Amino acid sequence: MVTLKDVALRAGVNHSTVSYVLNGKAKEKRIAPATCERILQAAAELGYCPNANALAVKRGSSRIIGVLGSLRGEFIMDMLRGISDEAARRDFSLQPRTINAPKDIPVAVAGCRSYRCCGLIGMDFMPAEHAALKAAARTFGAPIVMVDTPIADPEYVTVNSDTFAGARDAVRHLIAGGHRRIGCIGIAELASRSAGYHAAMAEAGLRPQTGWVYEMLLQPNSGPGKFDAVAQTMEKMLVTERLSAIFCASDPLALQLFQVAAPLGIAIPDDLSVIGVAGMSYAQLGVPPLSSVSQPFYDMGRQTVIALEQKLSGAAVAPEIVLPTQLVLRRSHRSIARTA
Amino acid sequence: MVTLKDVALRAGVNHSTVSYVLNGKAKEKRIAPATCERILQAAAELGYCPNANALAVKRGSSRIIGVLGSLRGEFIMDMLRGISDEAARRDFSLQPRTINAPKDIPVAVAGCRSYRCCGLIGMDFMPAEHAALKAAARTFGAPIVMVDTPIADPEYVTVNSDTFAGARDAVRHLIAGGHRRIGCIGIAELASRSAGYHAAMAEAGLRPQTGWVYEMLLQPNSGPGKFDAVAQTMEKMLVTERLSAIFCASDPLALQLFQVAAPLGIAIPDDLSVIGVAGMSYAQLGVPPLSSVSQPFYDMGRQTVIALEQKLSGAAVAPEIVLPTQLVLRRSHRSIARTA
DNA sequence: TAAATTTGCCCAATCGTGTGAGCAAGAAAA
DNA sequence: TTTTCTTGCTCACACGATTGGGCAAATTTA
Repeated sequence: MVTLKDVALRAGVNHSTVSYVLNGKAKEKRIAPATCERILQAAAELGYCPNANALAVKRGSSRIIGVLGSLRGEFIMDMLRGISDEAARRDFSLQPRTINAPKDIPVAVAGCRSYRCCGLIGMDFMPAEHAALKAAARTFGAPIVMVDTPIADPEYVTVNSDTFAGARDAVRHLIAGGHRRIGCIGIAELASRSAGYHAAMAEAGLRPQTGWVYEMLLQPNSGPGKFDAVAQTMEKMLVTERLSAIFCASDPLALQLFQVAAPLGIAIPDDLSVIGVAGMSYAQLGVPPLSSVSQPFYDMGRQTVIALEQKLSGAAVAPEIVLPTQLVLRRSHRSIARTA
Repeated sequence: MVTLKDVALRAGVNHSTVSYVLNGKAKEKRIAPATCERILQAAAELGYCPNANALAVKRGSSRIIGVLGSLRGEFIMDMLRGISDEAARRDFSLQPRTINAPKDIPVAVAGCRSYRCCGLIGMDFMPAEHAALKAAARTFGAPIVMVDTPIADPEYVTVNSDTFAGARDAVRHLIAGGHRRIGCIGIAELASRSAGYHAAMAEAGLRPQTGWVYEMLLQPNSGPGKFDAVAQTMEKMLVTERLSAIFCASDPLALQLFQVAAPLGIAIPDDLSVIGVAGMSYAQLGVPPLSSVSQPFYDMGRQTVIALEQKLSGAAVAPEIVLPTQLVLRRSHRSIARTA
């Protein structure tokens, strides 16, 4: 690899002179224009590329952002891309590390520490993981930004989408469409979505009855048992409760509902309106295409990096950044005649 | 950050002694056991963590792998996770960089170069991008491994899944189930999948007729126009050609076929058998759950890192690593009575 | 002509780490 | 008692970069 010294040798100057010129301090250090020219040319000819590692050593800190997360699912990929794009724009590099279990967190943080990462991003951290990250990062000192996490914490900035408003608007839309018997399949860990449902129902003077609302647990990893339990609950909602619409706290949940409804002869959207949450690309591949509360994952990723850089520069950063969701109306819901 | 010198100070020795002890050269350098003990304890108390950047400078090369790709889609995430997990196991760090357009490649490679990445991984590179990567990497010198790419090149190792065999087996399965009028919706850039279809048909003595096979183009970014063109072709296949089964070169394509079939009153799998390719998690969320040729994306990612490390260690590496696919039989296809 | 100032560049220390060479003290051999 | 060997550690340089201080030559001022 070609170094400063190589360039200096070819230009016939000291390597420090090269450094000054290449860092735009030629004026300040009064390097002769002719010398500058010579140095620039030598650098170009040799294809000089500064050693970022050496820089990090010299500066005492790098421009590497550690990114910790489960690295599972399409929406995480979208967030990661947002993070990556914005990081590239701001001359940061990324260092992703998979978190498969809470025990991975200290290891991952140690890795980031060894590279002297200037900051940490936690993607989709669940409650149990929050504490572990905080503990691991405490001795580290780099600022943390959490993206798409249900937990706010004064110790770090969080970037989220407004799923409460998104869910509320979705249910409002159903109510405006004449629906009254509206159910909710929520996810216990993502309480704001169910809260949005409840808010919309309450403001319309509707009282969700027992059996209309089910809160599933995300944590126990998706075994077939869980899948069946959810399916059974869905079936009960459809058959016993005869709901005309169901709000689902996630797109996969909504598509699972499609699967449950089909054999029961319940047509979507004619017999049942369904709205999900996520904005996954495959939601539009459902039969019918799924109406959904779309979350701006890509932008959330970008905002995460922006917030991190602000924090690094010492600027004041809002502790909680909330991006709006968008209700994407496709064809899994419809208006119904109002019944008395 | 605590350095070697800090540890040395606390243990009352020179920093070089600390370095020897911490690198397991205590025996070789004959450091007294008591001193070792003291150093180890000091390091632990101070929470010493070696500076990977300084190491990279010293060694002249890092243990960072540059990962270039579009960073789009669930299967990329799976690959990336495989890469990440295997990298962690082998003490590599990753440095992902988004490639949104061919022009991003030189920039991304330059970034990897500045960090003195020890190797490069290209995910899902299309033909046009191959040349650009090769050109950008030429002056760099780090080995390249390409994963999930349709192009073989003697200049680098490729890791793929055997989509040819996967496609062939899927179509064989349809044929064994009594199907004769089997169509294929292929992707021009992923020719091996269609080739598998043709192979299975040929060995069964079946001749795909005009109108049974359609090759769509991936490149022109998914505008509504393309979507419609594909949908129209699908409709023609169903209505005019009256195919009993269709092999789709990707899962999204298969799910789109579901959408086209529904309004035509064509039931899946009763009237039409469908098998896709990918093994996306959402394939199982279709109505009915989609049968599919599942690709081992996670393992492909892992193998990529393994191959890269072998190449780095100077070992001989097979230029083309091909992993088996798996035919996941769900409920979008069925056997039919053989008609004369 | 001598002193002061400016120009244009180099020297050397520094960051954190690794490592070959060397040095002082004690032990063993002569 | 002197020589050799071993033990146990330190010294000093290197990696690639940045940067404050300084130095010689050229130029301006007195």
